[in-house]
Amino acid sequence: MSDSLLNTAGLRREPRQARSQERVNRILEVAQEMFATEGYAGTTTNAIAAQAKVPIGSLYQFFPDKVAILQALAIRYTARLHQQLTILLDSAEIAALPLPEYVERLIDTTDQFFTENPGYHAIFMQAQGAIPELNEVERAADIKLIKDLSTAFAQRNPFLTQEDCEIIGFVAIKVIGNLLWLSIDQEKTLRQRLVVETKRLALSYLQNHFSIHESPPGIASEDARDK
Amino acid sequence: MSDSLLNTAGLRREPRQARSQERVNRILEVAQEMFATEGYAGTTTNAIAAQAKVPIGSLYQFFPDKVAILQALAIRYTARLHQQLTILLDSAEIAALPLPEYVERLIDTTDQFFTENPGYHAIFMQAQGAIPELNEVERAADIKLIKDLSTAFAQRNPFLTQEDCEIIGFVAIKVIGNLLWLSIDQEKTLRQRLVVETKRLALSYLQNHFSIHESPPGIASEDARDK
DNA sequence: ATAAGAAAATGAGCATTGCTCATTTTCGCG
DNA sequence: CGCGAAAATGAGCAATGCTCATTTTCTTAT
Repeated sequence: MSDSLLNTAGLRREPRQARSQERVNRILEVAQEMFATEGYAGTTTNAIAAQAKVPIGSLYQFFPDKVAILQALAIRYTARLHQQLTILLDSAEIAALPLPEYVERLIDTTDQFFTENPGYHAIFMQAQGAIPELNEVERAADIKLIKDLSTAFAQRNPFLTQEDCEIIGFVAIKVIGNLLWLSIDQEKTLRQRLVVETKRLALSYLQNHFSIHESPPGIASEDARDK
Repeated sequence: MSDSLLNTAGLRREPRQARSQERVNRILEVAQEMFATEGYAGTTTNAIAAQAKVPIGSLYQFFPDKVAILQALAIRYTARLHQQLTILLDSAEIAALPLPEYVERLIDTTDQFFTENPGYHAIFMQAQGAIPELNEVERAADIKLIKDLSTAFAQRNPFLTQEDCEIIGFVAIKVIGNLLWLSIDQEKTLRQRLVVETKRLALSYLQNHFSIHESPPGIASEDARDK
């Protein structure tokens, strides 16, 4: 109906790809909103499609299944966090900072990201563990971060092997992430205290590795238990 | 049909409550097995009922819904772990141990539990975060543990307030749990190394709190960032 | 312009799942 | 043995993720 009108109007030919992109974005925005408020399981794909004004069939042309939507959101967030942290990790100026300030910066940046992106928490919280695809996204992000961190560590203590640096990086990333993650739910006072404790924890652990040169691979008393 | 035959057989009168308990146990065993192999979402309640040789209707007399089955399993495991750790925490003999050995014992016990109960990992991994009921179970277990740990801490450093002890306990529990948890998936060598690092991390954090008396509540440089 | 064929869009409906509830079976007791 | 209450049962309902036959839109040739 009203073909000629549209055609003569001149503004019919919409860029195909751009329109598709627009629809995908709408789906992601709506999904983010609904996942956060109703939960992943509580959100139906039909509802997402309806809210985004996209037919359900079209939704399934862009996304192979429901988890792919969540996965896409997770990737988007993860990339943003990585970007923030890379600014820190790649800066020579910051790499030269004393360890306490370095840790301070690292943790503040992560904390700030969590604060500014509450959706990240809401969404990742949901299907963590339950959905292999999400774990994979998290794992991939961690691997990149650990690589960056471990090279920074290698510069601070040349006695450490690359493997050492990677394990220290793994532990640091995981522990900081976990603790800041848990702090999000808490009331403001406790939350700030947890951030402080996270810094203390990370700093004492890293000092343990960096101040002692020729560091031994094992912990002190190996035979204290059953000998 | 064949009423008289059953009645005259005489062995019909089965102890009611015991039989119910037996059925509930069968359901839990089957569910544990299926959740671990097929995943929570991949396991249907009808399949659990069929496998446990219990009509679906009866299953729903014992459990209000599907998550209640998972919840019951989680509570069972959590109670076992708490029991193991309480043995340590309540022992005066062990409380008198030097900090390094104390940490060693604590972490080895937790690690051992994870190793001996792979189902715990498989099941908790699944719906973590996704299912509020499970988080509640975990939270309740943590609160009990933190209470026990923090009283032990208070004895080691009388300068710390109760609130300090609880926060230190929270951090310790969460961080140890998280790291050992992550180590489970790893191959043996890396896994052992992660356990070692967990001990190093926990020890340096706790030493930081226990060796410095009159401990300051905040970390060193509060104004190092934007001043 | 227009027709023809390719590509994209659409949404009614299918298969599956968690769960219910009308019916059946079992139990306690006079 | 009979009767009323309580427990057990499983066919089937409602809801959800996803499909695919049909329709619409776009490209190209004439």
